[in-house]
Amino acid sequence: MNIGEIAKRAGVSRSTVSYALSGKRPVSTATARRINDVIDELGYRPNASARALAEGRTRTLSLVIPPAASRLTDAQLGFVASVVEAAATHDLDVLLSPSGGDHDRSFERIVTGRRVDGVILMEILLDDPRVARLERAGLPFVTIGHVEHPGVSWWVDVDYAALIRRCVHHLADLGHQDVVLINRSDELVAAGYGPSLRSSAGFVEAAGARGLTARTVCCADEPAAGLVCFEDIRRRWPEVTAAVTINEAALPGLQQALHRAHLDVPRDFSITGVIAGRLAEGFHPPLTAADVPAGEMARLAVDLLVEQIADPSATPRNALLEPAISLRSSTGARRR
Amino acid sequence: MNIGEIAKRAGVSRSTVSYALSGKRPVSTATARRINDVIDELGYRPNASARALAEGRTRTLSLVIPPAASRLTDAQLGFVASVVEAAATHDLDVLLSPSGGDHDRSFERIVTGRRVDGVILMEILLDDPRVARLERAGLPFVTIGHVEHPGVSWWVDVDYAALIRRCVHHLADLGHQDVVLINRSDELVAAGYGPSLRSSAGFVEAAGARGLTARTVCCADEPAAGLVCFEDIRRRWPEVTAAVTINEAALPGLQQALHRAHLDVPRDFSITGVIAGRLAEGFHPPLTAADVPAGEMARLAVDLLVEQIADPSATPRNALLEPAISLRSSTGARRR
DNA sequence: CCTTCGCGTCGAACCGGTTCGACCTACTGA
DNA sequence: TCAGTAGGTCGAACCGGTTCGACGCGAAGG
Repeated sequence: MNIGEIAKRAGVSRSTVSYALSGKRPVSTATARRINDVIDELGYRPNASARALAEGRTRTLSLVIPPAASRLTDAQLGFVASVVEAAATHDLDVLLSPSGGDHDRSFERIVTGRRVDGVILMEILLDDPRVARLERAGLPFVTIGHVEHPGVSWWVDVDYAALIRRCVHHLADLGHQDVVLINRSDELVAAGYGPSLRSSAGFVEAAGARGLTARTVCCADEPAAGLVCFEDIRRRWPEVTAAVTINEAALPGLQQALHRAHLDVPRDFSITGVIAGRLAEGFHPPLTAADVPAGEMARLAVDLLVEQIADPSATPRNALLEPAISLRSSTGARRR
Repeated sequence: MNIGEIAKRAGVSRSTVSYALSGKRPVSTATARRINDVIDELGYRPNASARALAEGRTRTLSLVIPPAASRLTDAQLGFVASVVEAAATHDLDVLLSPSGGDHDRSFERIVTGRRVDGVILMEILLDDPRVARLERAGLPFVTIGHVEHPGVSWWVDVDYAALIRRCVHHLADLGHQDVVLINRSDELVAAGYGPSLRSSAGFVEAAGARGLTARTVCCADEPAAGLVCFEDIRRRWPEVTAAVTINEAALPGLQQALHRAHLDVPRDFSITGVIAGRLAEGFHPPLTAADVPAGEMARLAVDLLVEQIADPSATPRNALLEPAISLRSSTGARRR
């Protein structure tokens, strides 16, 4: 069931079968039909490894997921699924690779072993060693989140600063004076995780512009931490009446803390932020928030990568998404 | 930077380099050192496609995720990450493939194109066409969930029937008389989704044994459906005081419905079931439930697959997991 | 001293595709 | 009539590894 077998049965040479399949040279209709009949009969399909070797490309791309993969957030999960789907429309397969920790062997195997045509890097850090590695290897890649100044690399990102600014303005319009930003984990922030830093910047900036008192806390990416974190906020700054969050994983704990403190949302306390739509709708009450457009980001990332693979010398392109804030029911006027 | 280049610089033949790398034939220590020096200097790594072609195996396995991948449940998500991690310990890469709907092209590409050495199938149906396809192709595979009688295929599963039985007994011990099972979606049940069917069977059986009145409902896999579903239950069977659920996605809606009905858990209503640990802990209050051991299942599945790849004619093995029920705080004595 | 054996190495074949150059056969236009 | 061109096909080389058979060589054994 290799191409030679097909050739023999169709009474032609191997190259003719190849051309019939790829259409790169004309083949007479009679021959083409004979070949196709044999192929259908035997259920033949070219061996992917052999084709990859000969063509010099694997028709595969790698999606590098964050180190702590065992607790991907909901938005990240949605993103993974969407990437697979988007890749499928280009007839590309997706290799899922862990990275960080002791998984660097996998990453190295992918990169040096020419296992894929391109890479999508999730959860990029401001100064990421993997980026340097890929550049050195000359392997096309697109990052989710951006590292440097626009225009020098390929990336897709959500404009966290702008979105958080909008959240703050929204809260200010409702009369809130004391607001808090619930950021991602300390470690992530310390490591230079872009969305965290940019959220923080946007938060402070907008609060300043509207004359609000702005507090910021970091919170580990897990439910239990959300609980502790919120109780901490209440204790330290009881005057705070609204929170902006980009920490999806902590939401359940936040919910629990609100309940425990007998706070009604949005009557006693308002919540908003940047949250996967599915999660925002699952909250009680549904969150007014900017939905992370995982599907669109995935599609864009794959498209950019495909473009870059086709022409590695092309000028880098990128996309900064600014999804609308969905008004649901977790924000309300400040009570005095 | 191919093996010939290394051979030239080390002053040996290509085969010697290959043997030095694989250790399949002895190489003098002096030669080995020269070769290794060159390799380190150039950062050489064998081309994965070429190796796959020559060896006849790709060192890659495929994880086939469910059709509606965009809304994988939490347990499934954890499973994906764990499979990648487990595969990494065997130096295997993981190809993520969608299946079902219009993604059958991807699946077919994987199978016929000899793109992988083995396949892990998630969310298996009682009579699954993909299973037949893989058997016909002679490609090793392990299913998550089982199809046939033990002993004729390779699989890993959670013993839903036993776990649900335990849940029912637990509720019966607490004095509950009228209980309901919140199952997965109609479509899934209709399609013959094993866990749903076995849960249902175990539920009815245990309820019968303890003389409880048992109701069963299906609920779409999304928060909104959970809300509707629970209100429906309250309307139709107001006497029900406890629920057993295997529907993770509907949990947020369930939570919302409980809140809206001013029901306190566990004082007014008890909840238990089979739920990913992370989700159970995120619920308010934390759910007493059997935690789906995604990590362990993933590790077992990969191990079984590796075993089967090594010896395709081995007697099929399988594993039926029965994780303990974690006592948290969502179940309590029935109030009268 | 001659055979035997194992070590270390090489060359060649092979895995299953793609692609290039060459060739033959009309058909076209000058 | 003949050069030029396009369609259709073939054989051979190539992609970058692995693996098999053979061979030279020094040590061990009879």
